[in-house]
Amino acid sequence: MQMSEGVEWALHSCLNLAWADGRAVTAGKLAAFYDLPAAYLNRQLQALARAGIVTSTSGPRGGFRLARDPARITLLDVVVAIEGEQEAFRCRQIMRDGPGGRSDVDYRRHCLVSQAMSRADLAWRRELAAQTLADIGAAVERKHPGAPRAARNRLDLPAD
Amino acid sequence: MQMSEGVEWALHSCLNLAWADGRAVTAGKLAAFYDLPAAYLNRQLQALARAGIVTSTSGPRGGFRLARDPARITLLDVVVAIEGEQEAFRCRQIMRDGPGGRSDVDYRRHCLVSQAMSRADLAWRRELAAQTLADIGAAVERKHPGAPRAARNRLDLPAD
DNA sequence: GCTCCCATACTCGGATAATAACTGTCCGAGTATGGAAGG
DNA sequence: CCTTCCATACTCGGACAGTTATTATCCGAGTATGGGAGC
Repeated sequence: MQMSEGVEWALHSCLNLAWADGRAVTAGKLAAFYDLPAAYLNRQLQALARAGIVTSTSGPRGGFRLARDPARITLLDVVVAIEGEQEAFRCRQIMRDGPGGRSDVDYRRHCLVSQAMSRADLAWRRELAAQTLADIGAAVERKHPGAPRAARNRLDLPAD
Repeated sequence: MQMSEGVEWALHSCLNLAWADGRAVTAGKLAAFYDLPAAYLNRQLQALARAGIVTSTSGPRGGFRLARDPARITLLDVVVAIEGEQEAFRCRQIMRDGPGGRSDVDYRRHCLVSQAMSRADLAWRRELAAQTLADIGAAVERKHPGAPRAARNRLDLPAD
């Protein structure tokens, strides 16, 4: 049970986009930032676009930019965009084939094992939803005040 | 990011073992309970044995039994036994290749993105560790008082 | 009748294929650019 | 000099292989059983 490493790429790329201040950045530039395979990062950014987290523009001067304020993008939004909505635990409703199992009962909701696992999943999601990109960005700036400028610099954007 | 469906099998099988009251149950019987592939369930039970959650005995009258009281086996124990210790988020430390990245820094601990993801993971684990097999079993019995007897019956164990 | 022994059937355990998911790559559709031609 | 048009280069987007993890299966090592032979 490991999530795609695209999640790490997406989170860091979103932070960099936040520091780009609304200017479009190409997948190639974002990939060069951490020396990642550009075509594959592009794939992850497409997922973010489908989820409405970033907007994409084709052609010269095109690229990706955040679709809304970083304060309104949670870590959960990004994780779900890459990994999908479904929760980690898979309830295949094996109780249907057990003693007294009924095919007209949805054991994803009634099985107590499934309920317990869902509670844990919910705690996880709650924690992810409580943190926004703006929160992380601000924390990074507190620790490394030069980070935003360094990022803009590496993205070939005017320093300010 | 989906966990193996072996987790569902392992959890339900552990509950059934709890109701078996210390008597050994074969992988075949446990598999027949929910009409699962026996050889593959056996594989998952081996993982539980390696983790010290169940003990195994070979030969006739052999099988698996819980290694300790169900009140001292948490859902986290079972999940970790099947899925492994590592947390879901993979920090490949891409910041090492970013601006100002240092190869002598462990970004799994210092990167703020990684820290945020770890916090969520911790909340998830805390929730799983708070529930024991005995808790789930008791909740099931409250809802379906006949469940333990039905289980023993299907496992070809003396009703009591 | 009792004890010992051995063949047997049964169980787990790890090694081996089949399948699906993830990772990585490529090329085409569409677009803003920038220069050249014409007025 | 200004406007219009077009060729160009650049970007995302989805379609296509390579690799790893998951799922499923099989057969061998070891063990308690149960019957039979011997005392």
